[in-house]
Amino acid sequence: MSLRNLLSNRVSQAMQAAGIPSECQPHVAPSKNASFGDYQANGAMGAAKAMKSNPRAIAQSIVEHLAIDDIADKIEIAGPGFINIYLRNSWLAENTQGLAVEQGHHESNAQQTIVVDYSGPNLAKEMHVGHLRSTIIGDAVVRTLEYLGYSVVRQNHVGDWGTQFGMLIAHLESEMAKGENPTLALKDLEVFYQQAKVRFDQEPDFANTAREYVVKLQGGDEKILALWQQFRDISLMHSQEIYAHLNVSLNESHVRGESAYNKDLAVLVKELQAQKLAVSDQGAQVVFLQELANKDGEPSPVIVQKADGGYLYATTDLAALRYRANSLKAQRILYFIDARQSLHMQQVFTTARKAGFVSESVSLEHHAFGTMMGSDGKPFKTRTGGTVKLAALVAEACERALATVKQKNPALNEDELKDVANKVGVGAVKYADLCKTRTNDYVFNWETMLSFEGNTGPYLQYAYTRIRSILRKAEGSALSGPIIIEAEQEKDLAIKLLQFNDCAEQVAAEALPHLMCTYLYDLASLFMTFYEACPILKDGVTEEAKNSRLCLSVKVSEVLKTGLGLLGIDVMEKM
RNA sequence: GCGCCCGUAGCUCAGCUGGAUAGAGCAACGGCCUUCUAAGCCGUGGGUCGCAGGUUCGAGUCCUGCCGGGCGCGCCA
Repeated sequence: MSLRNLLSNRVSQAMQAAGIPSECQPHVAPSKNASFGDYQANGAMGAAKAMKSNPRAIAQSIVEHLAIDDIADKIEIAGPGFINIYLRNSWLAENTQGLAVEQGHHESNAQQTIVVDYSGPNLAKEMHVGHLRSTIIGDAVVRTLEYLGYSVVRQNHVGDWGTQFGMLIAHLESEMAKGENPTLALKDLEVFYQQAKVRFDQEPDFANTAREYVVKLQGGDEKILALWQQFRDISLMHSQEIYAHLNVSLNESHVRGESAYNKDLAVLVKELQAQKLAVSDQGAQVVFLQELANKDGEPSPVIVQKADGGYLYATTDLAALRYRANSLKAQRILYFIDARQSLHMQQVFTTARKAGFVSESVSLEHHAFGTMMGSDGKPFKTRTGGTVKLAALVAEACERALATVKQKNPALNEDELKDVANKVGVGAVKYADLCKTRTNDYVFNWETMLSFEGNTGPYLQYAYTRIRSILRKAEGSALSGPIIIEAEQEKDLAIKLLQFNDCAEQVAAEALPHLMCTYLYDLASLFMTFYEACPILKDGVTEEAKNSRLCLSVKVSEVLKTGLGLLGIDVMEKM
């Protein structure tokens, strides 16, 4: 039970007992200002409006029916009808001590299957910054959902099908004919793609072979399929290397690419036609959606089959959606895809619902995100205007981190240094992305993310190592408390700790990892304040205070580690 | 033209589903290291929340209209 839910329930019960209609919400939230208590319930005003009554009288009535003495030691009514709740230190101490965040909870959530579609790189090319946000944000949400106990199915909808593969495997074949090792030939996918493209544009024979191979590939020709498989395997290996380096939880078993739906497409279009949803228009098969019509009443067209018989990504996405709902039995399907595809996603969702591919009870959610911008306010590119490869980005982050860490802490040996630099570099890149509101564009800046100051990944990692350092020094002391809360800083810290589950639940419900970032930064800041104000191992601290503060520190370290873990960011003992 | 997203301190961003006096970080300025890691802490200055109306006890948040920016809108993915 989360703190907010607990208080909400108590206030709801009081509202019910006070005869307030059940549709009125308690509106319990942490108070912004310390003079308004720790939590406030603002439901009295809304209830007063609904009941056409006096809000202060309603608040008074709620307070009279409120059974909360165990949790709170003071309740007051203020302003037009705010109910301010002051939490009891002894209750906070006891519950903080019992806080267990390292194992998941909510067994009942396991019954709900949630499919998450994220990353989805195009296997024809190397992964670039355009794939970063989907990969990182999706992974953070996936980890949070799993932490809360949901049955999560990852789906990496890779681009492993389409006309460009004819060109690529034709080029691969000729390279292999020259005795080239395929793994070596595909060492740099970007270069390989360029070479194939040049030949396609300049050599008519090659272009013909490429087109022929597309047809053969789709026709299931064994020799061509084998070549395609080889290309696909090597390209997937490249992606997997990036995932490993970025500490992303995706592996080969999560890959279900466009090719997996190839055989479903013709059937799917036939079904849409049979339902009279897809109709012939200028030679193409089109679904017209009145639901998404413009002001003039013109329906929104979705092409599911081209005039030449080929299929499009809407068709594949529909097939994937049906697979996820029917075969994977998803109750929620989350898509982490660029905001520019909002219309497309809406079209796919609407079509799928109309065609009965998914029932109304399944929640279809497109969690869009903005573009990564350079400091010039334009999409992030290299100095020469090229696409920034993900591998290069991660490498540079770790290099920059290495230089800084080396300078900050010369005491680390080579192995420690390398490990710390990797975790700091990767953490910095991920945190910088995750801490911004998902829906907005965001400005990429090396200095900001690696400045090691303020709301950054390294600051949080540092906060963790600092606590770990204290705990090492306290070896032999009791780390189990009991926790005693006296100082204001201890109380603030305890309340924050007890809000961790609220935060995780909100991240899971709204797919907004930046809420976790804000939470962890607040927690780390509160710890630093506590650390300055409340000595732990210094002379003159009583044994009781020392044990209590050590226990509090242990809890903070556990929450930081778990919370950063949900973001896909590692911590370390020293830095 | 239509649709979606955005506009908050000099810069980068929060603002918890309408709540009390709009908050952080960076940058600027002033304090705190023989000190549990100063990658830190404490403090100061900095705002017509794009503009104008509306809804109500109460609006950065909801509605309408403008201004400004980004993106999308039938055979690419």
